[in-house]
Amino acid sequence: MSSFFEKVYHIVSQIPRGKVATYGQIAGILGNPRGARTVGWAMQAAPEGLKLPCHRVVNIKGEMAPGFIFGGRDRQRAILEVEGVIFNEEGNIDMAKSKWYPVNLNIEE
DNA sequence: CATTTGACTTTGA
DNA sequence: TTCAAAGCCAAAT
Repeated sequence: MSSFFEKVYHIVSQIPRGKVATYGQIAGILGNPRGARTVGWAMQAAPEGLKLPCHRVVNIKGEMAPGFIFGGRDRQRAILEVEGVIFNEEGNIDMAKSKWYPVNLNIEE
């Protein structure tokens, strides 16, 4: 526990269906507003065994790594769309409606 | 122990 | 307002 990764995994796993969180926001919850990169780092090392909804974790632009995801941003968009996430005309996530607001997070330190 | 990298963010022009 | 470059944190090598 205590590790940045652990917290990231925990928070990501707490993301409700139909909502998405940004790296910067998660990083801010962890106490590092500038550690957005580290969040992505955790995702990179995120074991599939945790079933982390990494597709619900996107950057501030509403996009994510096209080459590191299941098969492309189009694929992810379909998944998020099914999850209930709202998309805009630009093909990006509507952060104004689908952004996740963390409330009760049990982060073990 | 020091250096590089990385699924980002913010600031500058 | 849009495009481009620098910066910061933590883990991996």
